[in-house]
Amino acid sequence: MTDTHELTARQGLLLKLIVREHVESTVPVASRILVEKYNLTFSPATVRNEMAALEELGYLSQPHISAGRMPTEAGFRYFVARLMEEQALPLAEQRRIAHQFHQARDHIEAWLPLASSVLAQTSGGASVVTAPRTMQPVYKHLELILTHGRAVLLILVLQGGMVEQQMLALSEPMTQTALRDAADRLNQIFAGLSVVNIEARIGELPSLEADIARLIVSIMRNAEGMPSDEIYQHGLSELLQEPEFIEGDVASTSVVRVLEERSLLQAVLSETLPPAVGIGSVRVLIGGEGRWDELRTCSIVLARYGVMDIATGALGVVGPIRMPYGRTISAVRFVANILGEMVYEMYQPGIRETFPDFAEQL
Amino acid sequence: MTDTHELTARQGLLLKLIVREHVESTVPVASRILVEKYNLTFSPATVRNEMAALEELGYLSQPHISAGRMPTEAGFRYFVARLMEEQALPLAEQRRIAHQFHQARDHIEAWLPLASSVLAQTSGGASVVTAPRTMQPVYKHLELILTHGRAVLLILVLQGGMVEQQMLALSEPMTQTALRDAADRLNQIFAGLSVVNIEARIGELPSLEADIARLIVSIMRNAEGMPSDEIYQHGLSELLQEPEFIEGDVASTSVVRVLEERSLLQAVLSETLPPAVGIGSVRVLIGGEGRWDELRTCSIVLARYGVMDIATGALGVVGPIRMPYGRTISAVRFVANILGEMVYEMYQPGIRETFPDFAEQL
DNA sequence: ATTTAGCACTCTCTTCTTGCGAGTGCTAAT
DNA sequence: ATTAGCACTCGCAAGAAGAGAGTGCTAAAT
Repeated sequence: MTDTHELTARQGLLLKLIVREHVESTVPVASRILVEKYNLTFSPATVRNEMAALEELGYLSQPHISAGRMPTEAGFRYFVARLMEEQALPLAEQRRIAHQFHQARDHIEAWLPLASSVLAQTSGGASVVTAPRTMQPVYKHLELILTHGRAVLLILVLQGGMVEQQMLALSEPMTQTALRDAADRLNQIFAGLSVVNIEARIGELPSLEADIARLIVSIMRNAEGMPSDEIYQHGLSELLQEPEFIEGDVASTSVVRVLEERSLLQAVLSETLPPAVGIGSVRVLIGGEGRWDELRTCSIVLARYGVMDIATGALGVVGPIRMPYGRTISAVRFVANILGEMVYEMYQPGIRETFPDFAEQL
Repeated sequence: MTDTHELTARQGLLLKLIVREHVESTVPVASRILVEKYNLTFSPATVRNEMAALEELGYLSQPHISAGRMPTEAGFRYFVARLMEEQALPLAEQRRIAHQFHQARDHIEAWLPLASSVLAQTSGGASVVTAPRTMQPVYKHLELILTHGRAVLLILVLQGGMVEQQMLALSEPMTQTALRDAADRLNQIFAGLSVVNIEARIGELPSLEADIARLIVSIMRNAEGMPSDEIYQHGLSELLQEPEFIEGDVASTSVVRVLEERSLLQAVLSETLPPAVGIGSVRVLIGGEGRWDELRTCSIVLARYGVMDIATGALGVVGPIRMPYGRTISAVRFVANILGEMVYEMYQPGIRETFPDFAEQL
């Protein structure tokens, strides 16, 4: 990438102002406007000279020779890395959001949609929220439901309340009662165990139970790896109103596709925000960073939320490259924190359940 | 609405051809083109006369005086009601789709996304699929997981494999062991019961169990009413490529909003396709029908799938008003049937479980 | 050595004009 | 009832012209 040349103080100031102005106006910004609007102590001609320098460095560009300048992607990156100051959400808004989440406390199923809609509203872009996934799934309860002939519905409840479902086919017919007994036996043995421990004890089991146990292991393995395919979104219609997307052109289409194509989204998420990344740290992806062609026309602000090493999800905002990064980053961080707290309270028990004695002491 | 005036055979033929031609070309169709392309036995002048008559009746319109004619919404409605013939999917495609579903048999979680993507692909529009909901939920199994202090995660498994989750707060702290005992007692009593039966027996229970039972009743009540808020979509980006939506105008925005705003979508679904509607019957909504302003620029083809009175969901395609209705309706019906079969196999047990003896006989 | 005023120059955007071609409506003949 | 013929309408594309915005450069000022 562009070596981050050090800018002079004045160049930094100008880049900052140009970004601010461009974000607000959506059009290239002229030297005169800048001087007038911000009461600069130097003249438009000076500004133009500096602009030429900044263009030379690759931070600005002009759409055509007689137009003002606008930041390049490199310019935005420099801005985000060095010049930007975060703009905390107004206190009133913070309170409003906290209140909404508080009200949804008992409705788990409402958490993620709420986070998504809050993010979209406060950021003005399109939001994405993935369900939290645990890193070390722990067996909690198994339910086997006979559905049809030899078809069985397997429901596996993991610690922390995650639920996985799968159909399976028996090699020979069984009654519901026999199935329930098998499930009960497995529950007896496996409750509270992690994948490795379950795997270790498969040998002890009779063939039917062993088969089911193997399936359970594969489900749990799967749960620990993949990012959740449970993804919530909001605000796409607002995003498409942004001037860079109104041209029903390739630009808007590719953004829609990014949000629609789960696999693409998951690739972006898991690559730029691997589960290992610290909770609360916010990543900014500007214009696809040369990695993602479909993102060339937009930027993404991402964060991981949840409880490190226990259960985390990703959440973020997709907007135009010309985006109020300060505000958006704050919003993403804020929502990530508040959602993280709720998940934390819910997963807390990881300890208490494994050591019930400890819980009794409370 | 327009009284469905009876058209002469020739007027019907012309309207049909005009629809077909317009759907294909996206532009107003001229009298001469029609005659040449379909080797009509009468002249363009005659066609023009008939066109004038059809326009008088409200079935055709011209964007401006010297342009060809295109169907009005009323024209499309007449076409769908009287003139259209359904175009079954090519056998090869049917087989391909059936194969895909067959492969996904054991992965319930993949059914709806698959249905959605298949629909979008075969129809070229944007698809919507809602998860099936049962009309008469039956209690199957309860799981109570202590999470934090007095916070408890309640997981309720209903017959057929539906899973509902909710958080609740205890009035005083309990151990996980005590919670499990309570859940076991409730499971003992309630397994296999419907809402009314559960309600009838709340009186017999000690206070803690009674509280939980009341919560369960409200959850089950809720499950039987609402359409599912689990909604899958696909193909929006393709839809936005259609010529009527490329103008980033109000048109495209309103479509995106329809698909994004769950409440709106659910309103449309539950009003035009109430759970009582027969399985397999396909409904066509053209241009919002004056009821839905956001749908003014598009049409929707909807069907209900599943097992009548047991568990049903809705599924459909959103496309431009200028849509190949014959093909789309076939596609929707086909996918509804195939998905319905899968749900049927899964819910079949309703009988077998309630009368285990019956299952033993198999 | 910077900074700045002044000015010529470039390029887009809007508006207007013009001409073309597609398609119709009408009339009169079949 | 149908149709050929023709005048007429109207959108659309291409071209022309003018305005306006903004720069780059040069030469003067600090």
